[in-house]
Amino acid sequence: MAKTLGMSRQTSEALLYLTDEQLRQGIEAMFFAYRGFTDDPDRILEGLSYGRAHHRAIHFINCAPGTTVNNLLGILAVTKQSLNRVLRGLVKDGLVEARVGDKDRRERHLYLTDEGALLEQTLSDAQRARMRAAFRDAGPEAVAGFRTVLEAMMNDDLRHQYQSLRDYPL
Amino acid sequence: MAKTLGMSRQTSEALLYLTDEQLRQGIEAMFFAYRGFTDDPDRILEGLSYGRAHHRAIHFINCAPGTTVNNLLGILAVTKQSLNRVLRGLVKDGLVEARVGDKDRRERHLYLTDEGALLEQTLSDAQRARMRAAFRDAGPEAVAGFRTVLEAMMNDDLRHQYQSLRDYPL
DNA sequence: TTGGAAAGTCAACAAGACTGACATAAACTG
DNA sequence: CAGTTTATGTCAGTCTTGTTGACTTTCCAA
Repeated sequence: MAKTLGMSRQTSEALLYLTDEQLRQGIEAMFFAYRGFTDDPDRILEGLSYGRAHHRAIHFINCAPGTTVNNLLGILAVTKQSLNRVLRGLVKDGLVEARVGDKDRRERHLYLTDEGALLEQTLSDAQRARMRAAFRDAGPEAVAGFRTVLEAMMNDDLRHQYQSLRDYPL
Repeated sequence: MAKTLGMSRQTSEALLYLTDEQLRQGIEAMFFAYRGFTDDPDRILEGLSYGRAHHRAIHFINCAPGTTVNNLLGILAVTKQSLNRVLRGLVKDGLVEARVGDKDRRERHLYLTDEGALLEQTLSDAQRARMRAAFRDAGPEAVAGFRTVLEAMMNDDLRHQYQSLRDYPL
């Protein structure tokens, strides 16, 4: 292969993990693993007339209580109309409470009700159980690498939002 | 916290990466990274009246040329009606060819046409570019860990399919 | 105070999943 | 050879979740 001409043996060895074949395996691993990742919550949601979109909303409301619809929109990267349908159902069923903002009365601040928090627990218990098993099997070094690669794969704006999740004012 | 009573200092330190907070961060990393993962191909597909479903079909046909419809069904884990709609479009547009099987003439063996292979290249180039950048930034050890954790997260049957992809008889 | 921007809601539509029923052809089996 | 199973394709209908467009309410600034 002509393209290896001029590369030192060390260089080509060091870059072995960047071959197209390696990348393809990474892509497929991502595809199959994401299915495993969503499987358990999906199964729980199945009988409840809710879907993955509801799970996502509940997850991030739980994680940043009092968040506004607009903020959630940024995190989930869907249109406000799409999110609104989901929220409407959750509010109607008493899983989410939408309080009108004190300072800005256009805003709705979102909170899980007790019932909502219960469902969140159920869903995230299932998802965490699989993640915990995977983490335990893989060991701490692998987990660190997993996180490093995933963060490098995010869009810059997404990474920013991901990192700021923990800073949300409560 | 009472639950740490009786645990040696070493044990609790060794398991620090399994805390609920760590798991939650893993879950969110997975969510945001998967968005980055699908973003580039999605954008390319946008103007072409194809969607992510077409991308997946094209990817796996490229990767296992001559695969049957049934085999693809197992990999993608969708119904035949769903896959059929996608394949019909791809065949009609001349991106995929469905040849009647030699041994078993009930089977259709799927191949990309030149045009199909071209689109596949375009899509996977975009997806690989991001993966390559992430792998390069993260380094080989992190990549190994990434793969280890993802494989541990798959369902058993999925992992089996994932690992057998490379063994598909051509 | 009025006009624009921002937050949220309602309605209609599209993609892509699903189920169920059925058709056809080929392979297999007794 | 008759009957069954398998592989595939198709039609019709539903569900979830995304989209755009049009609208209200509220806030803010010229």
